[in-house]
Amino acid sequence: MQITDAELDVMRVLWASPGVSAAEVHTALEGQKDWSRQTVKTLLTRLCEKGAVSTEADGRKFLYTAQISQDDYETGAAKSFVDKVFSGRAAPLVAHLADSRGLTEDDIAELESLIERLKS
Amino acid sequence: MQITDAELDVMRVLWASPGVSAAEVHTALEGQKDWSRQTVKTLLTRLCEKGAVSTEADGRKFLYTAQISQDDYETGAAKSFVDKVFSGRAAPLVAHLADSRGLTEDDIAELESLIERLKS
DNA sequence: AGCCATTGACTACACGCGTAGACGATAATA
DNA sequence: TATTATCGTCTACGCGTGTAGTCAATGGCT
Repeated sequence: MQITDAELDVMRVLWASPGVSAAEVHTALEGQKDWSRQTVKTLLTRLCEKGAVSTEADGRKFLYTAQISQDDYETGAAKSFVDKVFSGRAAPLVAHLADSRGLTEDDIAELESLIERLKS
Repeated sequence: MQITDAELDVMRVLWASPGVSAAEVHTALEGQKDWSRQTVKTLLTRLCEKGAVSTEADGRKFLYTAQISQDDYETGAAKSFVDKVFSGRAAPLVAHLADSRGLTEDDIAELESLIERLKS
């Protein structure tokens, strides 16, 4: 049950505001994704089939809510990415990020305190 | 020009030993991937079309060599992954890795010295 | 009561990916 | 020289994904 790239954009809307209608998801993505209503609807339907989203009837429409938390999704995605590309080793990944996209001062500070926390 | 999961397994062989034949790639993957010769060949062909691999004739067969270095691939993959899932912020990613899959002592030590290096 | 707007359901379609068969050429071998 | 093994090329096929059209029902407005 993979959440694809397009579906992820929809999930982000649902994480930000649970219990929205398809139309609301569509407008929330306006200006960012040039998708038709139907495209959004299809993505929502597929997410429901995958169990990542649940629906609740509200009159003649449905309200959609994420069933997978953003945190769980991110954890899973991070894990499978590191497994796939870095054979499970996290350090090389951070090294690459550092080299390539220049972590900001803030990032580095954040990582530093994270490391402090991890050492205990 | 995305390198897909299956293609990545092939790339790994090419990174480990540049200039190998399709048959050698196939045998290198035996026991790990239960792929037919043709499957390996197809993946190699697609990687060539994508420009990720180059060929060099050797008698009647071809030797395949990665054109994209493992380092470049990893850098790109890390960057697009972080952009896609974490909006470009690296720190949350590391936090997730820390929480979910328990970084080893070694990982943490490695990250620590990495952070030290980054602070300069 | 009839028409328009909203919303869901069904259907579609091209392309990428994972997987591989069939065929043909060439080299090695008997 | 005739057979077999090796290797490349062409072709295929089902499924997932990105993207969307069409139709039908229902509700609001005139």
